[in-house]
Amino acid sequence: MRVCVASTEPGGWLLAPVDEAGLPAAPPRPARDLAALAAAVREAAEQGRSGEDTGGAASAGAVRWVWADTSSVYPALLAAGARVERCHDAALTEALLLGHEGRWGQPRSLAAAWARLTGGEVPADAGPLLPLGHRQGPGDEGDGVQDALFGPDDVPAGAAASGLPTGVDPLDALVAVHRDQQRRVGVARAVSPGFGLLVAAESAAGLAAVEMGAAGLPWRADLHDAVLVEALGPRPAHGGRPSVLRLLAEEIAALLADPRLNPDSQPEVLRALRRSGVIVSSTRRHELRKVDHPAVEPLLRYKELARLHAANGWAWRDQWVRDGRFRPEYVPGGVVSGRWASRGGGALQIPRAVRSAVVADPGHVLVVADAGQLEPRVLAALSGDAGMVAATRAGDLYAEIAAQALGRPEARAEAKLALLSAMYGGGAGSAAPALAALRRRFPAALAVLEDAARTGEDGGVVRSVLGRTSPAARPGWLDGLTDEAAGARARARGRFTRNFVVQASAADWAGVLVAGLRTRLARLGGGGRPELVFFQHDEVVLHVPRALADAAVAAVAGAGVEATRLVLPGQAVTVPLDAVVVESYADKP
DNA sequence: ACAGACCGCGCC
DNA sequence: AAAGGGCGCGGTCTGT
Repeated sequence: MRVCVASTEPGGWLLAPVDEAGLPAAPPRPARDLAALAAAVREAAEQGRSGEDTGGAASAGAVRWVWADTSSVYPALLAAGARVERCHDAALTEALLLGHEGRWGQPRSLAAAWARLTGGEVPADAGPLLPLGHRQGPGDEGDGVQDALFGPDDVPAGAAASGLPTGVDPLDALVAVHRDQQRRVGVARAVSPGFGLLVAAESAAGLAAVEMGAAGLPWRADLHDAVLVEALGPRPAHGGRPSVLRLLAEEIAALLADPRLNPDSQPEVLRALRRSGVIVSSTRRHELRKVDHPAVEPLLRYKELARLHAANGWAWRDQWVRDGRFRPEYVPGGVVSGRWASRGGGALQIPRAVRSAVVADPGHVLVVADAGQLEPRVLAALSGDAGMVAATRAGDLYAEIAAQALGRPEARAEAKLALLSAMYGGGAGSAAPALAALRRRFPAALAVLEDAARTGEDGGVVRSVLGRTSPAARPGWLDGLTDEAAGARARARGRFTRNFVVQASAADWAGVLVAGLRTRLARLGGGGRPELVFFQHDEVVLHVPRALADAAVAAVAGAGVEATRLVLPGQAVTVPLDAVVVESYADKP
């Protein structure tokens, strides 16, 4: 059963049961306030569970809550103690549908969908919230006003700012848009049979993202400090350069004969290097490594440590870690390929160097699992390339491919580079011979990529396995360009679509994994339930009461098998998803 | 003074 | 012949 949930003007809510097609199934009933809505959600969850116990189909009794936008409704609901099992997020669904219909980029909010449905003026999507990093001024002087105005407490909690024209009943709009979306999902499924699964998984991702943001990633300030002090020296009192960076900067300046040199300034460093007879076109690490000059080694060390300091140093922690938890904001569907994005704190780029600070609370463990070599395995499934599908049974796919295509198991690195080049659109130069060998041994797999690239170069769209669709080229996208520029633009687009089919299908798999995982974790019972605390493209981290560690590992494994079965065609592909139980994120092998 | 581009690097 | 996917973020530089 589905229940549409919309806020009403004085501040309450209306709950309207509808059937799978979105047609009204019972009269709407009111929920006076958030607490009443939370109570309704909890009650429905209990009924759903007892329905399972009495032998009905699993989750047949569970409610799917239909609402405008999970990210605005769910945080308050979760804070009120109501964990939602399933939902239909009209905004996320609208984005998927628009993409599939070739209308990428149109506003995706409920209000926009309503306007399109009724012929009204389509409002632009609300701009993104201020990036979290700009809402709080941690160490900055005198930011109390800033906090009062823009602090998270003051972000409207769903009821406000629907964007609908005045006089339009939000419930009417939601019911109508949902019904229309169900119809359009049906249309999309004729082309992409997995589209219904995609919509369900995307909505589940919206729930998971809010739950992860609320839970936070355990972060031990003392252990983080130990890493920073070891690398940088003691924390500088007034936010200047730590001692290790200061000394390195002086050493570099002396070696390049420029006492005023700022190693953070790329142009200055480039000029100083050239004056010293070092010919480089950039200061990228890869280029500097090729150069023989005494300043290179300290410069590379400076760059590495300066980045640690700037990106994940003390200032970062002051801003992002509260009460032992790192709480970024996750944005499902924030990347065109369906990967999640994040806002604030660089959540999806936590460097290995500081992962030792991620440690389970007392009495808890972390369960960490990542899908090994997901993208090439997905490619095998997409293409049905018999040889590559068979090769996925190997634990190390790259070594297996080196053996099969190159005849040299030891040429793993070469095979990996060639396969990544094929998926990314590179492959000139050193990878070319291995790429040709891959094409001979795995022709169907390479053909999928090359077809996708050609489609992109011609301005067409491509789809993931479940039907997530790449943006269409703008009409006239090559107009006014020289032949050379047009060719470059077209090839760039080809590289994008070439990669899209793999990256987006991998994101399909990962989305279904997360959806299945959170359902399984919810069944692991009571107050000390395992929590999903981190998700990064093909990797999950759970924070788990020690007694439930084995059960959590089993849940991960089960969710992985299910994702492979549901998402990857042919069901013959193996995706290893090895979960390990650790105290610290850094302990993952 | 401020916004936006660019660079370079972290993650997948 | 050469051609390298997706992000977020901090620091510097440039244009206004």
